[in-house]
Order: sequence, then structure tokens, then C-alpha cells
Amino acid sequence: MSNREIAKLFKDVAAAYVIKNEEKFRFQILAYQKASDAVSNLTSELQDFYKENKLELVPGIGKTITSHLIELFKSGKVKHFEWVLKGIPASVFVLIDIPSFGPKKAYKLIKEFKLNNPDTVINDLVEIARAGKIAKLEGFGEKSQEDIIRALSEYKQGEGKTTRMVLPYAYEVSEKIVSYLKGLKYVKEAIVLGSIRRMTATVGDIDIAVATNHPKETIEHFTSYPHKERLVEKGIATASILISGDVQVDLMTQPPESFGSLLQHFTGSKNHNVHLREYALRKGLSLSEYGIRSLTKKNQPLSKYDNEEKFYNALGLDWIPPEIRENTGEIELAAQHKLPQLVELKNMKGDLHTHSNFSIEPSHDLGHNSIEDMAETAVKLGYEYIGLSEHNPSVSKHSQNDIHTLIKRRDDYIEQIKSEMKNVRILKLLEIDILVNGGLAINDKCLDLLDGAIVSIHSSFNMNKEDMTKRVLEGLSHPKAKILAHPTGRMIGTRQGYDLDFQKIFEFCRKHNKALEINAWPNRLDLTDTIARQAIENKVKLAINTDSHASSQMILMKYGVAMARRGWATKNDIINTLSYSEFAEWLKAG
DNA sequence: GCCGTTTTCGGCCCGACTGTTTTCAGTCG
Repeated sequence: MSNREIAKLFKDVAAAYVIKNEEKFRFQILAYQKASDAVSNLTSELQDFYKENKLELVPGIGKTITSHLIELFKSGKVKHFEWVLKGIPASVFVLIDIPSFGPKKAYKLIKEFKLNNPDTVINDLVEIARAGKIAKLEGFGEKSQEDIIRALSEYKQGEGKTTRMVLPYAYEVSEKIVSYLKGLKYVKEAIVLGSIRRMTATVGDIDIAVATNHPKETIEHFTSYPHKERLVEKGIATASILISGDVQVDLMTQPPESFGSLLQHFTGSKNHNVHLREYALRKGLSLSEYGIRSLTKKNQPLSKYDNEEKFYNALGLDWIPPEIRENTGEIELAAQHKLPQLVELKNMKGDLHTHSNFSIEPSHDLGHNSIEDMAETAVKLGYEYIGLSEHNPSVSKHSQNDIHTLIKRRDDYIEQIKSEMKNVRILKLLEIDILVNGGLAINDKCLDLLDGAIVSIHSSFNMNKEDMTKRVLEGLSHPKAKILAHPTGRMIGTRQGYDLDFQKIFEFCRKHNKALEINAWPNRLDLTDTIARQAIENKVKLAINTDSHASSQMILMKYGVAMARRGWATKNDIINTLSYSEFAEWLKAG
């Protein structure tokens, strides 16, 4: 059973408890919802935790759920869950996956209209709503009947498509809305929060906070955004709209003196906030977007915070960078003043993975700009060096002798322009395919021409985990191979990526002084944050590269740095924060 | 049902918004 299926099962169990008796099962409901969240956020399969007897290590999964899971993996079903789910039509669990439907509403509708077929329930309900039957029900009305029709048709339309945006896209869209908001004179400050501020690889919706003493006018301005497609909701302090592509944009406002509290609240993550509030409760404090309230001294006024650092400090914590607010130990370390100093964009001294248009007749796509353009951009970005790493010349079209000639021609050219390019060092690299048998696409004589090689998988993605791991390790074992590019091969939204045994990869890289890449390309962002963190915990060095195919793309470095920060990387974990001489030495070292 | 910087027992985050109500239930983040 996959994580997704198990998360859904837990969600259904929680919903069933709500329907059975919400008061009585209050805390079981919380527990199963938490467990469901935990499982869906997991980066490795729960089944693997089961095989290794480590289920209880998953936060949110304790003794009871562990025993249920063992039963599930052994027999495919759980007696206790069957008891909980008994008597509730399966169609209820179809409806609760649709936004605006919770357990209560779903159950009431299913029972009232006897919609017991889970395969047809959505269409059946639309029909009933169109016939005007829902409005007559107690607790429902004309408006909620319309809302139900819309929610169901939107769900049907969106079925099967992924609505999450890649981070760089969401980032740019949000910047436009922020600058629109700043056009209103009452807006003192507007900042993008939520998952964009935390720089998660994909973003579901856009959250924006505004500091203002005129919330009414601000919300009016916001809801008149020219690219608005539909108003979702509009209150006295917050509002939501849909813009093109069905992207939801949420706005929250606070007066400037409480803006810090709002930033904290609205940046999340949800798990970070829940844990932070629990932590505060133990100190007798209650947190909200308005500020901090004392539970022991009831008559004391609410403490407000105009900036976020003061908010965290008031709890006895150091300020926590947004990228690591995921409740994975950051609150505890902030209390001990032991948070790591995360790597920053300004620490980057070079980009090692770039493709120029110098024609070496490569196996894959060539870049768009000249070597000089790429090098000049590196200077503008404040780098000391740039690695040119076009794909290796095509193996099917050339003999190894031809390939040698092609590479030599590029190397000669680089030597030739070196005197004109005094402000930046140019490294002669290549991105070399690891073939199915683990060998590299070009021979040793060709490799000798290079300062170093970036190796990567560009074919036969469907190998099993064991074989792929073997293939990658074989490819990396060549002394010239120093960096494994886009290690998982994923393409967000289109390709899952292959499975690797990362423990083996980590051990090998640490032992043989190889680096794993964090590729900043918008729909790669690969390594992922969680694997990057594991790599660092295993003392493996990382390289952050843009994989640019045009000089204009070299600014994407910030997204790679963001992934590294989400993986808790410090400057010392990143190989291309080294000065040129240190880096050149690392390249040569075996 | 989970979990620990007062706790292995006794707690469990906090508030906004909508629709249907006239004080609240349900859903969401």
C-alpha cells in the first residue's frame, strides 16, 4: 500500500470518528488527522519503515497506530478500522476529498438522498442540487446549494491534473500582485508569505500579508485585482481571490504594530505553527496573528510585535529562517540558540553547471549564449569562476577520436579567450552521460582534457533501484567524475524520477570525495530538500548549480540555494562556496 | 491516540469566514 493510500485511509478513519461521535472521539480524530498529514508528507515509503521495524519513528505514529499498520501490511486490512468505518457509505469518503466538503456535510447529504454508490455520487449530487432539493434541507439554503454545484463541477474539471505551481513561477506571479498592492497608499508593507516564503519546491496557493491601518480599503483594492477571475471570500481582515489558472491568492491584513505576529502566523508551516503554539502553551502563552496573550495573567493586555524577530525572542527563541519552519527540530534548536548558519546566495563563488552554445555536437541540447556571455554573466553575479559543462559530444554520431577533437577545440578556444576574461576563471568541465552499464560516454583520453566531469543519467530511467544505484556508483567511480548532476532525475509534474539507494550513494560520496548536485532548474529542484538534509547529515558535500542553457537563467541560483537552506545546509556543506584555489584543489584531489 | 524544557498522566493551536441562523456549525489554513 502506498503512502498516499494510507494517508487517505487515516483521513477516512478520522472522518468516520467525526460522524460517529465528534465529542467522544475528539482526540482520536486529531491523532488520525495528524498521522494522515505525517504520512502524506513522508519522503520514503511507509512500507520501508515497516520492513525495518521503524514505524514508531514517524512523528505522529505511536504504539496503537503502529500495531494497526503492521496488521495492514500483513493482511491488507485492519479489524479496528473496519469497525470504525462500518455503517458509513463509501460515497462519503469520495465527497470529503472535495474542497468545502467535510465529514458532517458529506454524511448528511449522502444519508438524506441515499447516495450509496461511490462511483456515481458526484454526478448524482449535482443532479439533486440542480433540481433544487438541497436548498430545502435544514441547515442548507439557496446559496449553499449553488456552492455545492460549483464545488462539484470545479472538482470534476480539475480531476487528474496537478494544480501546484513550481516555485519560481509562483514567486514571479506573487511579486506582481505585491507590487499591485503597494500601489495603494494605505499599504505600508506587503510581503509574500506561506510556502513561497518558505521556498518549497512546489506551491499550492499564494499568501500575501499587508501592514495597513485601512484594511477595508486594502481588501477592496485587492479584490479588484485586474487579473482576478473570481472572488472566493471577503471579510474584515482577510480575503481570497482566484486568478487565472485557478490559482488562489489569500490576503491577510494587520495594523503595522502587529505585522510581526502576522508574518509569523501566515508563513507557517502549519506543523511549525502548531508545534510553536504547543510550545508556548507550556509557558502559559497563547499565540495568534494578533500577538501573544498570557494565560496566567488574564488581565494583561495582548503583547503585539511589529517584527518577527521580536515575536520569536518573546518566546525565548532565536529567529528561525522561514525555509526550515517545518517542525523538524528547529524550535528545539532555536530554544538552545543552536540553529545552523544557513548558506546564503552571497556565499556562492561559482556556477559549475552551465551550457554555452559552443558547438561540440552534443548528445542533448546546446545552450543559447556564447562562452563569453556566460563568463560575463558570472562576473556580474559576483562569481570567481564558472564551469562550462555542455553535454558530451554525441556518441552515436562520432568516434571517440572525433569527440576528442571536438573537446580539444573547445578547450583551445577557452585558452584563447582567457586573456580577455581576467575577472573570472573558466573551468573546462562537461556533463557526461552515465551509460546503462555504468560506463561514461567518453573515454579516458577525452576525459583527460577536462578539469573535471559532471556525470548524470539521461536515458533508461526505468531501471530498478538496485541496478540504478549500481549504475550511478559505477559512473561516479571514475577519478574525473566529481559531481552527480540532478541526482534523482525528477521533473516536477511530469516525471517521478528513478529510485536510488541513497545510503549507498552517501557512503560512496563521502569516502571518495564526490559531490551531489542541487540543480536549481525550476522543474527539477533536485536534490530535494529532504534528501539534501540527509546528505548533509551523512557529511556529503553538495554543489548548487543552475544547469543554465542561457546566460539569463544563471540568476536561478537563488532557488538552488533555497533548496539547500531547506536542507539545513551551511556554507561549509556547499562545494562552490569555496574560493577558486580551494575549489581547484578539490577538483584535483582523488 | 500521541507525547514530554513542569508531565509516563493529563493535557491536546487559534482564529477567519460563510451560510443559515439570531448564536452557531462547518470548513479551512
